[in-house]
Amino acid sequence: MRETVRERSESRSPRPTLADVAAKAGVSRATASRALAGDARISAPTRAEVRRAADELGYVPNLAARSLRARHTRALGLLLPELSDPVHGQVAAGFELEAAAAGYTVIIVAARNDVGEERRALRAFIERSTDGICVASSAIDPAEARHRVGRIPLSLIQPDHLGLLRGPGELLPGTIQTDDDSGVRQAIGHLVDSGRRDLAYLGSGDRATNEKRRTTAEKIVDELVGRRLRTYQLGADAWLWPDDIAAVLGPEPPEAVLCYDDKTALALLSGLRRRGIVVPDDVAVVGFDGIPFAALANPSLSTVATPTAQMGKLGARALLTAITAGLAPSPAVLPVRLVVRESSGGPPALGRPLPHALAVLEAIGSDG
Amino acid sequence: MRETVRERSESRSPRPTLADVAAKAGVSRATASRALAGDARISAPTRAEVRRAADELGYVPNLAARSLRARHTRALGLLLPELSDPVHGQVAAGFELEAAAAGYTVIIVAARNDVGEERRALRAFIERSTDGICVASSAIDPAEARHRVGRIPLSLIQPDHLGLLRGPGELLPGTIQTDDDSGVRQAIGHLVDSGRRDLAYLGSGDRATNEKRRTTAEKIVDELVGRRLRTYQLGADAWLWPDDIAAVLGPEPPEAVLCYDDKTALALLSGLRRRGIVVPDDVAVVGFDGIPFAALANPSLSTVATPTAQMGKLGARALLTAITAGLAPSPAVLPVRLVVRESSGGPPALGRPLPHALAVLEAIGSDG
DNA sequence: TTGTATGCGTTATCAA
DNA sequence: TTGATAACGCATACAA
Repeated sequence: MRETVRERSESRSPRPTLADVAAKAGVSRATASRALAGDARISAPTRAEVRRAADELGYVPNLAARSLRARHTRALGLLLPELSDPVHGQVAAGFELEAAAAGYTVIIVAARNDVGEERRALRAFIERSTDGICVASSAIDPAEARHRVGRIPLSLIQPDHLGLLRGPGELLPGTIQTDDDSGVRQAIGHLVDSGRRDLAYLGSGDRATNEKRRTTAEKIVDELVGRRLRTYQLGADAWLWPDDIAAVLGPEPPEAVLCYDDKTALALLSGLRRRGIVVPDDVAVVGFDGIPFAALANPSLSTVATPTAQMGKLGARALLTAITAGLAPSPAVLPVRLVVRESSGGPPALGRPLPHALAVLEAIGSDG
Repeated sequence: MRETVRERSESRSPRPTLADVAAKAGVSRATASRALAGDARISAPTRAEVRRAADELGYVPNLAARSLRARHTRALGLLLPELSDPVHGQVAAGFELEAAAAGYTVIIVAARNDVGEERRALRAFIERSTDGICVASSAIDPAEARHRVGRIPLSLIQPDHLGLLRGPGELLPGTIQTDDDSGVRQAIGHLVDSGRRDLAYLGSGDRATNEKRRTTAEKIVDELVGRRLRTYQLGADAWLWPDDIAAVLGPEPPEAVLCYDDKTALALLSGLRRRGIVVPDDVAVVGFDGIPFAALANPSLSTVATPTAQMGKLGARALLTAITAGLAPSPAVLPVRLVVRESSGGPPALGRPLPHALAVLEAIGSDG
């Protein structure tokens, strides 16, 4: 019992430590630590005594100290462009849900698509020794990200760097993407099937994803109707000012427009309405993402639905398995599916996913 | 130089420590630490040398170790109900922006409005020694939250506990709220001014905020038109199934309905349309929150706009000043303002805030 | 201007 | 079954 005596109990307040509960329970710190950890070698009575002491003191372990020793933090870093945005909000929600379920805490930084901020975020994660890092739709070069995080498990959700565009893009470990090619193909196919030939792509922002969807659309339109795709481009925030949007289509709008995302599409719907252009009769509109508000629009918006929350979950799960199994997170390409609604000539909007939609249809039928 | 020798350099990899850069620079750890901290007492040459060594090694400080000593973490905890939700997404964005600007990292946990999860979240923040904690729209009793966090600075954004409803509610320190009373009054006033008498409130979820807005509405309607407010109540997720919504209004809808939030209002718009009820002619609709999609709806949605991002910022700033100044964060009640749009008989939707709206109006005028 | 030594709160190793 | 002690990586009081 030559252990250094700490007169902790007298100076009240600054959060009780293990030493405090040990003192209160009349045992050593080692014993207290083991008792709280549920170590089987500690006798039931002592264990109970320590637990009681801890409770009475309101003891809460200091994770900084613990992780300093343990060399892990049970914390995950999540880097994304925006927190206020239906899509990334869903990604973040899925990620956090999965992480929390596994007992992990998540540190989030929104880097506003700025490479400098993204680098700082990565550094912050490293400083805080996160056990894993997920980079969602960032502007940074994936290779650079990978290099910076060193041996920390890394997953990338829909990495958005121009470098990714070239080459067949063998899937890098931990890369989680949506099958945008298929999405664009489904959308264009649907538009063409419904008899439209004069098609357009309305881009927004300067993300690589935007460019990729556009080029894919160009290719497919050429392939399907042998015509040139009309392309228009807006700033990233253009959707907030819908009145300015319809103007970019010029005096003679195309027959159909595929938009970079649902926000843009919703804004376009609004802008077109203002100009007296009716959707889908005059022009059909299709969005991308499948945010809930697409279903609520008037006309309801056709869209390529993306499993956003699922991507977040996978981003976390990839990290988790990499951490526990010690292996590199496996890549994934998630399927997307076109949801046809009124804006491209589909049936009246229904709030529910297909299975239920039928029931609702009946309800409506019996109503009118 | 009797300091314990660490053969660190030989075992490569596991992240270089201060000892490593000290060794490489040929100085003591203390000197290295001071040099990196920019301590003026260290000579310029040594400082440069240490910096160089740190760079070459790719040294990144271990914040767990630092904060163990420093007794602060430069981390803030943010507790909110949902990450996927335009309103809380905005709050989170504002909070993170403000925190990041001050060099703080934020740990977010989405507790899905579950008191148990909220308690766990609070504990997680304490374990991680966050320098401040912000509780946004949680179900936990603010008094309990305050008790649990002990002396850690706490701010509450729109606390959502039933206990808050009773009493005049002297503002607790760190409490940031919107002036919902005024918002409801503006909305009802507008509806009454436009000649409607048969009013309704459409609630959603079982949050205290919902109940508060409803009772306020009841009071004001009674006061203004001497009539009883019709009230309807939906589940929290009802807005995702818009077709079911309009039915709750029954065969004879009211002349106007004020909704708990914009999500509900948008869904109502959709549901009414399906039943052939036209807005605002048959029934006027007003939402609450002012999410961007309200402006995009057709008809565009009138709404009581709340400064969501601003609330997040204030939540963070309150913590920051409390941390640095050591005083209790000051409370605030933020003003809200009714934005009249088409859904309650206002002019055609305009994407921009008022100042610009005029210009847009002209553009439209010259157009038609 | 720089170095030595100590402690922050834990946990794990070694002894008893 | 329990205790003494060292070490995790850093910053600082005290020396020099």
